[in-house]
This record gives sequence, structure tokens and C-alpha cells, in this order.
Amino acid sequence: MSRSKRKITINDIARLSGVSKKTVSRVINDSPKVRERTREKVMAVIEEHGYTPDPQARALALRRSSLIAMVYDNPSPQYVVTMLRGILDVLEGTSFQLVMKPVDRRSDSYRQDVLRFVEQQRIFGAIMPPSVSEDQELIDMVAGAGCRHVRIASVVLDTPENTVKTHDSDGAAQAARHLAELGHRRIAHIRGPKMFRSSHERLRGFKEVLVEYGIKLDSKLILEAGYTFDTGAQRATELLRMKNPPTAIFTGNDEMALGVYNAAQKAGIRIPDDLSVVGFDDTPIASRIWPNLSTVRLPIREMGKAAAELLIRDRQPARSSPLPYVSFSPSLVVRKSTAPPP
Amino acid sequence: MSRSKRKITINDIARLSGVSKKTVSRVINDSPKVRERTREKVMAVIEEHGYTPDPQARALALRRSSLIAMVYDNPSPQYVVTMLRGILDVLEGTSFQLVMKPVDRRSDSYRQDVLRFVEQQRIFGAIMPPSVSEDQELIDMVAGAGCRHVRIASVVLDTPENTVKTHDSDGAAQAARHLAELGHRRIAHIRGPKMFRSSHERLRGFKEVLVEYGIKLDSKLILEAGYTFDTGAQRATELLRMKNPPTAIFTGNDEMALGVYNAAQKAGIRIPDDLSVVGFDDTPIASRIWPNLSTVRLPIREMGKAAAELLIRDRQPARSSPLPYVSFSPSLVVRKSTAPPP
DNA sequence: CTGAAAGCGCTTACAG
DNA sequence: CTGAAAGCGCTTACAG
Repeated sequence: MSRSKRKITINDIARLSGVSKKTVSRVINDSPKVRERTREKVMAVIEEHGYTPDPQARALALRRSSLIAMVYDNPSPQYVVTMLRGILDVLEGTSFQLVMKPVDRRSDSYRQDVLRFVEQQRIFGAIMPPSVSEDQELIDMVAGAGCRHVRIASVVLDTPENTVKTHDSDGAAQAARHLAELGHRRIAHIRGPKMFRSSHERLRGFKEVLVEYGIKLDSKLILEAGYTFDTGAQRATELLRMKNPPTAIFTGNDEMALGVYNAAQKAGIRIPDDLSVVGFDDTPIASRIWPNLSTVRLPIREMGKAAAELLIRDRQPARSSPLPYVSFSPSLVVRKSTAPPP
Repeated sequence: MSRSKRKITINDIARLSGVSKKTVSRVINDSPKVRERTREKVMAVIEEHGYTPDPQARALALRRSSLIAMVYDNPSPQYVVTMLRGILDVLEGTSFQLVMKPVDRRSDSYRQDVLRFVEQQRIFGAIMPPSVSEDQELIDMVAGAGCRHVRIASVVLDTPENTVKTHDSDGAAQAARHLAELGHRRIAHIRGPKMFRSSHERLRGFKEVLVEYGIKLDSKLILEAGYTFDTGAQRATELLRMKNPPTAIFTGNDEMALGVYNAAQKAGIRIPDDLSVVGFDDTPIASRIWPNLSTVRLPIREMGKAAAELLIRDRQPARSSPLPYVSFSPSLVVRKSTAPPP
């Protein structure tokens, strides 16, 4: 069995290629200080025997593992799994592995938990999607422990090498513009909780379009909800009961859009005939529900890839050209939930 | 910063408690061969200093990491994330960490990939949900590499210590019984692909209930689809076009049930008035779509916990009492998609 | 550009 | 029940 046949080590490679293990180590670690001929000779032996350095031994010597953590509190399974795939797309073939660390920001001990986790496992780096990425105190603790990080966020909170930015306001603007183009003038927005930066950004993009189309802002048409199905349904019910109800609703995420569907259903209001709806996220439900939901999509998998690449790339203090910010724009997916106003 | 204050090691604990490091090691590893007084003394020092053994160093010495892998090809994000939570529920507080290994069973190299992953990282154990759990060849390779495993499956494929069993047939029976009790006699079943064991089990439970209620089996009412939305919609369309169409459809999973919704919608057939539908899985969509889908729910999170517990428990060859199989039964969630036949 | 020695923080036979 | 020594497979100053 495989475990009984002794694993090949750096010593074997050193002996076989007639150099010291230190030189093999240098080759493995891409040290510039090794003669080209020597490097080639060692590489040949390494490849011939399919040698890969033992991650545990390296971790012990380097005092840092090859573990990348995804620290998240995002409640959407779709988001989590898609980002995970993106991260793994780039970790594949490297010696890095992905460990999952779901957290609950409402817990008092969560920062301590993460810190202990990062220290004990000597995590190489952490990737944080929203809303964990917005917790400056946590980031400071993690960085203080010598662990790298990359934050995915809708606003710039960090240096370029630690940031993947998403243009949420642009996505919201696309949604609002689509509605305005269809002729809607009374457009409501059910926004997410104020504690999430994304909800501000999406509101901001929405408002910009109103200005763009000369639509007067009616503050009664902007309601806050909790990014959940139930709160979305609640706010929608309120909107639909107004004496002068909106002809279109843009919600801060798909979950709330589904709540709008539910409220409309109960009120006997047809989508899109009587009411247009646009969501945000493009969750799987969007293309399953009837009528199919028009929504805004962020390239989650690509964002995961970008985050992983930033995290594991060489970080030379002597970088000459400053790194630009990596950013992603959402795209509007027009389906069947939008139509001209009645 | 934390990383600069030297981490406390086994040597510190040994010195502080006046014993050798070997004895500390014994205490850490729950060796029986240490005097009670000595153990207490050492434990006190350990707790006082919040010492935890370095996972990397242990891994190197033991030639095995404290990494648990979840190897999966299940396409449902909900399933994956929920099981992940269950696994983490029991890993929390231990030194084990969870690494994710999504695979594609259709790839030729996937078994080799997993094997290399398991060997290189010296994975402690792997948890495999369906359908990966049904791949005997993969399991043999993983076991041959000295890596433990626990399979989650709808049929018994392994010993009790390696198995978490689900009673899929029972869940299907509950669904069919619910329909029969409502008065349905022409009940169709859209089953999943033959290559999945679960699809056989669910079909089996379905058939048992027909016998139980003296309903003659009409083979034209049992169709195979691909566990997907589109194939479900396709089969449903065929069923609804029959001269004597079914009054109820039980599908092998929720995705296909949503396909049925879609087909019914297009055919102008109302759910549940004209057609009752029951799914399987209780995905988030089930309680978002209108009418809310009646479906069968497996306790995924509990299953994940059970799998993790089996995996990390002591495995004494000298076990006296044989371990019983750990198994889980699904429960029917009755919502709004079922009613008496028209 | 290359090597001998020491060290990372644990565990494992082997003695006693 | 307890300890001294060697080893797991790497990397890191330090020399040369």
C-alpha cells in the first residue's frame, strides 16, 4: 500500500542529484542563488521521482502552514460554494489548501475565535467576503498575528494587494436604469440593513439613476429591510398598500425580491403586468421561480479566483510599480419580471 | 504582536511542571500510563498557560495531519454548506480542520487527484456524501493510502464505523403515502438517474406504498430524469400530455419538482388544484416558491455531525461490542403543493 | 554559488 | 510510571 512505501524526501533528491539538501531546498523555493546547470539537474531528479515537499515539514520549519482560510458569515450557500470554487481554481496545483471558517458576527467571541484559529493553525492567509470583510477590528487582529488577508468588499477599505472591490453601485444603477427605460417613474427600493456597506452602495447607485432621469426622489419609496425573505415581503406589503403605490420595486437582494413576489401574490397583483421587480445576486431561485426574476449578477467565482491570486502572489516590499485595485462590475440579467408600467 | 511573542511549547510546559516532555506528550495524548497526580499537575500548567500543541509539529511526527476532507460532487450548494456546518459543529474545539475537495466524477483523473491530495496532505480522514460515497474504487484507493473515511449513503456499502446511512426509501414512502391518503390513485414518479443509488431507494419506497394501498403500478407513470430542473420539466410535460394524466407527481428531488411547476404553469395546470406535487430535499426554494412545495427533508446537518464523530472517534481494534449502524430517517414537510385530486 | 550544523515542536521505540 | 535520545522532513543563519 502507498503508505508503506516510504515517501521520497529532500534527502533522497539531494543524494540522487549529488548536491546538498540545502541546494535542493533552494531549487524548490526558487532561490535566485543557484547555478542554472545545478537547478536543471535537480529539477530533473525531482520530476523523475514525482517529488513534492512535505507540507507539514515545511510548515514546521517556516512556522506557517500552507492553509488558506475562507472566513465568512454570508448566509447564501450559493455565494459560499461558488466563491469556494473560484478560490480552489487557483489553489489547484499549488500546495495550498482551503479550510472553511464560518463565523457568526453577532457572537461576542467571534473575533477571538478567528484569532485563535489563525494563530494555532498558523494560517497563511485569509479571504474575507462581506460582511466579515468590513470588520476592521478583526482584520487588524488577523494581520497582527502575521496572517495575510484579502477582503472582498463594495468599498475600498484596504490597500490594493489586500482588496477585491465590487462595483455594487454600478449594478444597482443598471437595475434602476432598466426600470426607468421601461417607463417607470414611481420606483421603490427596498434596501438592506444599514450595517452592510453593500446596502449603501446599492442605494447610492439607485439614487444616481433617479437624478439621471429627472425622477424626484420620494423618500417614502425607500424602505429598509433585513436582506431576508420575510422582511422583504413585509416592506412590499406596505408599499403595495400605499394610495399611490410604486409600479416597480428594486430590492437589495434576491431573497427580498422573492418576498415581494410573495406579497404581490397575496395582494392579487401580477408580476410583471402590474408590478415590475428587479433583484440582486442571481441566486438559483431567480431562474426557477415564475416569472423568472430579472436581477443583478456579480461574478462570484471570478472574484474568488482574484482573491486567491492576490493572497498567494509574491509580496515584494521592493515593488516598483504600485499595484492597481482589482475590481469587478456586476451585470444586469433581464428576465421576465420587468415590463412597462400598467 | 502575537506572532512576535514566542509561542509556548511542550518544553516550556515540561520545565514548568517539572517533568520530561515525554510525560507532557503522554498527558496530551491521553495515555493511560501516567500517574493521576502527575497528570493533574501537568494539566494545571497547560491550562494556566493556554497551551495547545502545534498541529504542524504533531503532523510531522505522526506522519498524518489533523485535516478532515469533505470530498463531494453534490451540485446543491445548500447540501454542501449545511453538511459543512454539521461537520464543523463537532470539529470545533478539537484540533481538526476541514478542507474542501470538490470533485468531478466524470473526469478521468479524479480518483488520482483525490489520492494525491490525500497522500500529500496526509489527510486524517475523508467524509464522502453521495454520489462520491458510492465509488468503491475511490474508497479503496483512499483507504489504501492509510486515510480513514466515512461514507454517507442511502444503502449500506461499508462497515458501521465507516457509514452514515439514510433511509431514502422511507422518505419516499412518506411522500407517496401522503398522496394516497389524499385520495390520489394515479400517482406519477419522476425518478433520478439509475447511476445514483438514492434514485433506486426512493423509487423502491414509492412502489411499496402503491402495493400498500392496492394501487396498480402503471409503468408509464414512472419516468427517469437527470435530477435537474430542465429534465424534470421535460418529463412533467410528457406526463401532463397523456390522455389519462396523473393527478399527482412525486419527484426524486426538489429541482425536478420545480421543473414540474414550470411545466404545469405553461400547460395552464394549477397546483395543487389540478395537480399535486411532492419533492425531495427541502431546498430553500421549496419554501419560497408559490405554492410552497411539500417535500421530504433529510437532517443534513445532523448527518454531517454523525459523520465527523465517526471519523474522529477512537478506533480500537479491541472493540468488544460491535458498533451499530448510524442511520437517519427523512421527514415529510407538508406545505401547499398537495391537495385531494380534482 | 554551495554545504555542515542546528533547529522548528512534536512522538516513538527503548530503557529503566 | 517516567526519561534521554533519535527522528519526522523541511529551512535558516552562518561560513566558505
